Amino acid sequence: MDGEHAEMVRLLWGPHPRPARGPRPTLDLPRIARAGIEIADAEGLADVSMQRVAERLGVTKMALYRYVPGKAQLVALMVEAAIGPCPAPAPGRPPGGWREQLESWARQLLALFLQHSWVLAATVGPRVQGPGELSWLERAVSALDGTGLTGAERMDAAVLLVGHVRGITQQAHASGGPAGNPEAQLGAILGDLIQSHGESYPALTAAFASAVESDGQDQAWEFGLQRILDGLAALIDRRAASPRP
Amino acid sequence: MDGEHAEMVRLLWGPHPRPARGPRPTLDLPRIARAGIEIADAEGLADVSMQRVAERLGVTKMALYRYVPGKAQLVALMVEAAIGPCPAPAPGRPPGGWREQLESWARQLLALFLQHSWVLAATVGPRVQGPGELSWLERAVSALDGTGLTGAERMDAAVLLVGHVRGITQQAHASGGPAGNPEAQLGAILGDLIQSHGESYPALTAAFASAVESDGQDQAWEFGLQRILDGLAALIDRRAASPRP
DNA sequence: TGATTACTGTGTACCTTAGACGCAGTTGTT
DNA sequence: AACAACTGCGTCTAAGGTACACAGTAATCA
Repeated sequence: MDGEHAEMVRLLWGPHPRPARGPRPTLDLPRIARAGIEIADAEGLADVSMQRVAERLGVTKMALYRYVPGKAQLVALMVEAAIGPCPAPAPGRPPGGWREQLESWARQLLALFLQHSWVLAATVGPRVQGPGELSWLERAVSALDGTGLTGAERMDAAVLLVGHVRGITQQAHASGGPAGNPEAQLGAILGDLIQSHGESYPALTAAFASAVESDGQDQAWEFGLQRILDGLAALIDRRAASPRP
Repeated sequence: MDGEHAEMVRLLWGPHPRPARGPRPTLDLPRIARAGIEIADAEGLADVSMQRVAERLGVTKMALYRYVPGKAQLVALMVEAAIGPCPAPAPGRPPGGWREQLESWARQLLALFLQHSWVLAATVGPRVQGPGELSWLERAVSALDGTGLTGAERMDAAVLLVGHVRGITQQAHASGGPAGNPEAQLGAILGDLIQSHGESYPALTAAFASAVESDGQDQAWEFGLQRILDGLAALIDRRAASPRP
């Protein structure tokens, strides 16, 4: 029927039966994914090619096709392996309220995206999600259990947070992360453009001037995160005050 | 110094001096951008190649390089042309408070992203923004003038909203938009996966069951939008109650 | 044991795409 | 008329994804 997606599902969700006969496979899916991730982490997603991954594994590129039907599937495997399952909360510690749980969850997710910034580009557009990725969603939704939100609303809240994580990752990646790194020029270019066309962008000019004093990325992250959580809290409180039928 | 980005800036921000001598150019940047946009709208970003764009314009692909230094720059032009300048508010009507302004702004931006869903994929990673794109940011930031937020905070709020627009676009695009369209299978696949691994995803199972009754995309969009605006309102009110030095 | 069968990695194609380079023609300037 | 600056174009290279047929290997079965 679809074919395209079916391959993805089988690859990401298994099962992966060991071949009964024939030579032992030299590789396996986790090793392939790891090789791709190492290249992407070090040199970016654009430098991940069948060739480069195969080289790093000591085989020819065609050998990879014995394990992975195509490049799209390889990238999907990389994403799933890089994200991995959502870490369980420390069993000794009390879990805390929904707000602490979601906040910690979002921070962990952001750390992941910052560590593997190529994941952002690899997860645009329609695609099949893997079990690890879904486990992250599961934890976020379950953190909102008992808040009076509907199932759809809990899901929407999780999606909202993921959107913020992605937005900050994008921005951090664009302005060159911490400081003084090779991509920091983009921030400078933007500043120059705004300044040299200042009459068209008065609000931005003022905002930029004010922004140089604050911490940039960190501030944007915290600001958005707290605004989202505040907004959720407002709704949850309202619901608690006047429950619906 | 950078070269890469300088080309982008010159292309997006001008000036574009008419050549004094030689044959009349057959093409111009807006026409090229439009051709690319038409292909991307109809067949997706992946089908935009120098070849295809040139064909549609009735020239060979090498002719394009007389106008655009490379494919990256062509895509940047497409993005800038597709987004365009932020429409000015109707001059007769009163502008309304910050909340109405931002809400309307976000809706217009979402409509744009939904109309040209490839823009999402074309704007991941570090890149130079064009004047039109910045005008959108300008309007959002200026809508928050006089709210007591700092410049950095106004910018962060705009980024937060953009993140939500992008998140919803991504989701809408993935679950196949309205319904019954070719990509709607992905939603079905996800549902199947959650159901067949239900014991691992109890919260998602419940949330999905509840979600089928609501409107899906629309609901997620409205939910996130209102939560963000609520969160902003909470902060603005707090600031108004106890202004900082 | 030997034949069969299902697998392995590999070399050799082919196609598409981005881009470099040089040529011939066109047009305003000198 | 000669020149300089430009145009669009044909040719070429390199890289990437992928189809396919081949030779070798290991478990199964006659």
